[in-house]
Amino acid sequence: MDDIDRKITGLLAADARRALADIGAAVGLSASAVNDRIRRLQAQGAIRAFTVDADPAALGLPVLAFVWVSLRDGADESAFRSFAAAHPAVMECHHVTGPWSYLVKLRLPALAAVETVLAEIKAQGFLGRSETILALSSPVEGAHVPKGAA
Amino acid sequence: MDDIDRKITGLLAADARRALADIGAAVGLSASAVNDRIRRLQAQGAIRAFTVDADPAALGLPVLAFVWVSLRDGADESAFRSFAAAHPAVMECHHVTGPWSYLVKLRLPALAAVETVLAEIKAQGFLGRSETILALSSPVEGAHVPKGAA
DNA sequence: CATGAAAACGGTTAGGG
DNA sequence: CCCTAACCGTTTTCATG
Repeated sequence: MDDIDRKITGLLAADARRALADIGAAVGLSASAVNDRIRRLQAQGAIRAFTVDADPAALGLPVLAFVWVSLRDGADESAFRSFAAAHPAVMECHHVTGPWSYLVKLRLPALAAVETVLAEIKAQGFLGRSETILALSSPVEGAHVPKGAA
Repeated sequence: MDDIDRKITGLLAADARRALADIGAAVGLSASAVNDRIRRLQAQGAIRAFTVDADPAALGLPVLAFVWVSLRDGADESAFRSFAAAHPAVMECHHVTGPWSYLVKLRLPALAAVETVLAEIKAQGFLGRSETILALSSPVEGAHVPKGAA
């Protein structure tokens, strides 16, 4: 992962459909050299996937919620992580410092769905305490990659 | 945005390089019909961009921090939003409910950089109070799209 | 709005340094 | 590890239903 690799990754992040020849011109390499590097970056895991950034609202997911979670005493943490990974609404889940155990980021079709998700977590026996924060607007929204499609 | 559009978007999210004919076979359309729909989705803004999901650690950004921010009394909110949008470390910035004004997600090369960013926010005269939470690990990391490259 | 065939483009591979 | 050049699969366009 040298400087050119970083530049290529940055260019792909901005537009993954740019022609290899174009990218090559931008970094001073031929199209095939760029192709080789992209392959290597994928093999190394530096580039995880080619995806699309979609508008969550257009996809029917206008609600963004952050949920702080403390697991119940004796809860199976690895089961919780699997649950989070498999849940279609869970965009991110981080083990964090501070008074809470996890920070979970949810994308949902409606406010009512927050309650449903909390109920699901509770039903699995994970939930100790939680606190939900809603995003009112997002000056910097970050990329949204729809989850769950094969 | 019908059901087929959603399916196409999902398939692209999983692998944006799949051939249009392939996607067509999966949704029951011809390659050119799929192409038309993708164009339309982009024009509508439902698909914002074709990108790559990269490994932040491989790119030298192993530190993930969430910062709660309350702006200083009389701070220029729109200037803060511009600042956040332009800052390379700010992956997300949300206006939120609850005791804090904003939740900011940062990707950084080292722990020390957290202090630097906070100092920058302070230097701009935005910062009232803040609280920083670090992610120790991420059971569900979410896509990382490198920022800042043209 | 979808189709199918033809045309143009770009990713891929081969051969060589 | 990179280059050029030829190859061939894919995207894209277009006429049509």
